Amino acid sequence: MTPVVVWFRRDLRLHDNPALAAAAKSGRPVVPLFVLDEESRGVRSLGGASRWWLHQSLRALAGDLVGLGLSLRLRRGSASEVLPEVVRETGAGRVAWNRCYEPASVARDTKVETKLRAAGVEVESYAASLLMEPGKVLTGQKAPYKVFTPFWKRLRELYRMPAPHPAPREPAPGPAVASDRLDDWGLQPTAPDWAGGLRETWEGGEAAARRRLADFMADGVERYGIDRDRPDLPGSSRLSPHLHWGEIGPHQVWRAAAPLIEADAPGESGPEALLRELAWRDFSHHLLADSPHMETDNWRTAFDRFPWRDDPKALAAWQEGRTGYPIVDAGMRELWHTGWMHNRVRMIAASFLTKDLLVHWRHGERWFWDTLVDADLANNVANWQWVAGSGADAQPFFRIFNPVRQAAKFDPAGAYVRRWVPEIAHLPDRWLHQPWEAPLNVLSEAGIELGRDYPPPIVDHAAARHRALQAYEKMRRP
DNA sequence: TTTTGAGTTGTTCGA
DNA sequence: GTCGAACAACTCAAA
Repeated sequence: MTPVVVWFRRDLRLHDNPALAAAAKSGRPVVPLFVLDEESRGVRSLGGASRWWLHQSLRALAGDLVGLGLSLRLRRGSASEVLPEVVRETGAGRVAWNRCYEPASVARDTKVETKLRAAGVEVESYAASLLMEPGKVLTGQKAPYKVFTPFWKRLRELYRMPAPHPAPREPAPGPAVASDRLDDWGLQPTAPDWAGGLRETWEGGEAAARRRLADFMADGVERYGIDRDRPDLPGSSRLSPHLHWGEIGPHQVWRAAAPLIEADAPGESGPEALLRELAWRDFSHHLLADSPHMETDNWRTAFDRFPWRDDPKALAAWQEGRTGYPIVDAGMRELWHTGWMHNRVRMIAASFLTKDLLVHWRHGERWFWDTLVDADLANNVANWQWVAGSGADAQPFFRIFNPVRQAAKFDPAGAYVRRWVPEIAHLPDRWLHQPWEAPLNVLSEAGIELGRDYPPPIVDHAAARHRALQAYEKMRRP
């Protein structure tokens, strides 16, 4: 029997990996392959934090495959060139992969498939990365949902938990064709090495992902409904980067969480809230698949008239965490240091950029893309557009987050701000989230001079809110 | 086709 | 401090 190439992409795991399971079951010799494709048209280059994560994840995957007697092959280049090459070199008669759903990935995969089939190679693809594939959750009018709640209701009705695929046992190894060395890909930063904070915070790879899920199910998910909004508490699942790279799949999370839901418990339980967040991930992917233009353009075209401001200095202050609003700065610094930001704070920071500063959501989206370890195209653009008001199911524009009120509500004792903005840590709680309001003697007792140790606010929120509402009005009635 | 109810995550104001 | 209403209209999804 000819070998089968298993093309890994966003499914860097051995468990519950249908393409790998099917390849192993076929009895053919297996050639596991990863292609670093930065050439296919429309496929975005990875951000810095994503590249770092990918390095860890591939190293882990390669190690796990060695345990099965397989050797992960690494190649670089356009997938539609590389796949046929590897097929020729190995003499493979079949290629298997799990499907991706971003529009540019779909186009690339179609091209690869066409080329392989033309060369007489079988192609098998599988669903593995979403709960439901785009196009499978539709309204009564057979149209994709544009509002989350009915989408979620329908998904719950339609979803059938698939039987898990165990990790394969001793598949036959395929021929050892040439492979790049992972270290030569330069995915990790060297000069300067800015990844110290990432290394302290994260461990990539399937084993770490499985541990994270198990730990969270044992301790955390019960309080998830309440604590996930609190950046000062460890309430988040922190599964997002693992899910992005498929070190763990959404069905595995569902299988773990669904049995913990108590049927007659009042309100939404922690496990239920987790499934709902998983469904948001699906919703974003379905939206992007249906509206490919939303990667760069407003989903609501009315926002094409919105009077965004071009303000590189404000953008830089936001990126560097020196807006003078402690909760915003804490978030931006957490992001820079760890490659991750608490979801509540993402909303606050995004609202601040788009509404207080009136900077186009695209700039924020690009910054997150580069700095987040969980950077995911569909989630990133859908959530930025949601906050900006230009997206599906967006909040009414007049819902403008007040960074002081949000901070008081979700970081009540200031532990989060004190951790990430240590220069103001000695301020009493009352002034911590609004140091510009503190009396001079309070500031000096805390060892702070505004403008020297910590910036004054770059905009006055009340005035900025008013300006944003006017801009919105201008868009609606030009 | 028309109608109806509802829409992740908020803020401000005035009683 | 706490509560409810207003904020503005529009679009979506299902009956």
